[in-house]
Amino acid sequence: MNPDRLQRRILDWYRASARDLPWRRPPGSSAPVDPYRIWLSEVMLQQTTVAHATPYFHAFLGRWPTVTALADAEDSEVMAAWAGLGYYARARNLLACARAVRDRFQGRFPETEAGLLGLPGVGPYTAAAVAAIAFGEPANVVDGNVERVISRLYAVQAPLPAARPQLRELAAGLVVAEAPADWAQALMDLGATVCRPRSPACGQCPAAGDCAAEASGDPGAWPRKAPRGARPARTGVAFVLRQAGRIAVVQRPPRGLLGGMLGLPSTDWTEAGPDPAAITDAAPAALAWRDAGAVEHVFTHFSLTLTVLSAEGGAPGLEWLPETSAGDLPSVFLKAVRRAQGMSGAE
DNA sequence: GACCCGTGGCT
DNA sequence: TAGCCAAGGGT
Repeated sequence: MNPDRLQRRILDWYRASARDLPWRRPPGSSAPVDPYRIWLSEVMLQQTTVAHATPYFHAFLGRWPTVTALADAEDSEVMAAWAGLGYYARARNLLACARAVRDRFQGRFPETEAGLLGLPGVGPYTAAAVAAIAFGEPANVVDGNVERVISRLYAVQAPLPAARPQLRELAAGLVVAEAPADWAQALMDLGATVCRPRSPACGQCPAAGDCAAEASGDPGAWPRKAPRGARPARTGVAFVLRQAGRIAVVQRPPRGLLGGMLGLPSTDWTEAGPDPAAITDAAPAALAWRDAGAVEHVFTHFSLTLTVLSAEGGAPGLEWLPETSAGDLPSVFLKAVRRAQGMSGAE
């Protein structure tokens, strides 16, 4: 069962050129790996860059060194620690998963792809990645990098996302059962550093000469993609109420946009924008609100212009967050707080 | 399959 | 600058 020439070249390239990442053991190493670290890093890296996730990985590992420690944490602590990383459903599922491992599996992760797939927040990609990297199972690990690499190798003409089953099938035919962890990470590193979305570096690629997209002369034209729709613009008004070095905050509903996070009191965010009555209704108190300007923020499926109104004073029925803990808020609200602080001259 | 769900960097 | 992009999952 020797890997054929293409696989050999890619594995050799990986062993010479692997990225050195905090959750990774060196290629070819047989040192034991901690499944908790692999899982934690994989969840953080979902749709998130290595540069952005890395400080959070260190912070979480330092504060909660084991999956059981994480399972025992308070929800609010974990959500606050995740603030700024985005896709907050991941944080809720991270906790649910840690508790499932603690309560259903005696604190040990299931060691098979199928078992992992039953955990909250663990989908096809993450289950395969943890199975391959932490447990050496020859799983078919397909992320966006792998889709791009495979689509180019075979010059797959069908556009994403419809091409996904075909790409998975082609990827499955290449899995190196003797080195599942290295193979999975080799394809992802190749996609991240050589077979890049734009201006792929075919001159450095171990698959050069075996790649149909390279042969076409325009490898950057893969993967084909269905056109995406326009991003609508929404507007809203948020309130920064300050008193004694603290900011009035509200607990957001457990699901939906920024679900489970702390937020600022705010109107709804709509394309039409709030009318004056809606602004009055959303204000935490009838105070002399000052217009601090607006902040812009882009979400996945809409862009937001958020007008910031600020005031000093108290109001009933609110939680209060020290201004020094404003980093516990999602970025859109942190921007609003910063703007209000800038207007007041306190910062 | 379609839609929802963050953020920041890069071109 | 406006769009694209990143180790996806849930519903």
